Amino acid sequence: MNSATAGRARRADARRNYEALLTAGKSVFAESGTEAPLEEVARRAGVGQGTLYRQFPTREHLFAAIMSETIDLLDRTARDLLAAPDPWDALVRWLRLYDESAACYQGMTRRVAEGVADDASPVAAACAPMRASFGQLFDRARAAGLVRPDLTALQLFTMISALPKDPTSGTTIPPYLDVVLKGIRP
Amino acid sequence: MNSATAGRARRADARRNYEALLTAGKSVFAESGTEAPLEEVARRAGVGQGTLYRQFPTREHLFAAIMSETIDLLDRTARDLLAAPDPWDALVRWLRLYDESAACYQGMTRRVAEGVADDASPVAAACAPMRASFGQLFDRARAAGLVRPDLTALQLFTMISALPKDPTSGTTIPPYLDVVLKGIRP
DNA sequence: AACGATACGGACGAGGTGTCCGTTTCTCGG
DNA sequence: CCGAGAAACGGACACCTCGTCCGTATCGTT
Repeated sequence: MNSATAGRARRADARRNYEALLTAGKSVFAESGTEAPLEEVARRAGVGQGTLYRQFPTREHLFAAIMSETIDLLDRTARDLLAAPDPWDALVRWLRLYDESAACYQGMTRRVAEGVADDASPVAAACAPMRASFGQLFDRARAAGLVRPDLTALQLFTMISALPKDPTSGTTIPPYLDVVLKGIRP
Repeated sequence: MNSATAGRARRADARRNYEALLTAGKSVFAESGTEAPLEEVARRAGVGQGTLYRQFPTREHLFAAIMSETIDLLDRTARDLLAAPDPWDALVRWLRLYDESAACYQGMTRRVAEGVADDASPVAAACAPMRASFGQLFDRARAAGLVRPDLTALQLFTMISALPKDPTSGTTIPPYLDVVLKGIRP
């Protein structure tokens, strides 16, 4: 809803380069983490630096674009889980899925947590739907008295995002997640 | 136990500059966080870049030196608390003290957690005594059946270190700490 | 075909890290 | 006190990465 909103359609080469950069960004971020030099992204996409920065003014923009598919899946899953019978189980399932989704890009959850906390970040915009549906999932569990009442959805999300990851698997080390899940009960 | 181990005593100006850099480092890190440009540390200490990097080859070395007083205090406190009657209460007290100790340098706990995880880091060496005494404090509580048995002292330490901080106070947002403390019970 | 708009790409400036080496300063024996 | 020689200084420098700028090339349309 952003690229095509104003003006005409973009030129064909621009669209092609956008896709190439997205693909290159995914492979670079997957290999070297989300802090990898952006120059390598441009190189691998076969375009110049200028083109990279025109399509994605900052690293955050590129990151948000790369994550958008994952975010969409998490959003849809959260909405599906709202229909699940057990609110607690649904919440836990979603959190585990979120954790696993982050495995392929080292540093992803930290970046998501920071992005979500800053309204001006493109990541915050990309995450808005997911944040809303996770909020519902969380509120349902809390309203059922399954989660301590002084905790907010955003706080839980931030906390889970900040948990240290196992460098080999990319996911959170099991006891960490268990500790938080036990700790948020009232 | 390192500087004076081999060779003669260091020259007077070198010792003076070491102290000046330490003081400057504290003020810079306190003002601008532990990611602040090191050039500013040298400038504020009134020495050249070369001198800074000779005394502290990397940012980690400077950071470890700056933290050493705090680490010592935490180490001593942990050993004192071993004498406290309630193992759980002693553990909680120490963790809260650790959290508060980190308030003055933004980004400190994260850096400590990363340093402790890497044996080659000077931070790991600086933290070794504290880590050992905290380990005893933790093990005492766990042996008393007050902490889940599948958790290690290092894991808890890492987890607490990773919790997001309130930007204004510098300490962990209360519910986060409470969640973890509740979550680590068996 | 040709023109205007759009997009390209790489040179460039800024800001930071860490190194290198000619010069200065300290220390100590005479 | 003085004068070697070791120790330390400091800032220029090489390198990296980000993000910008602008002359040039390409696209799409008439």
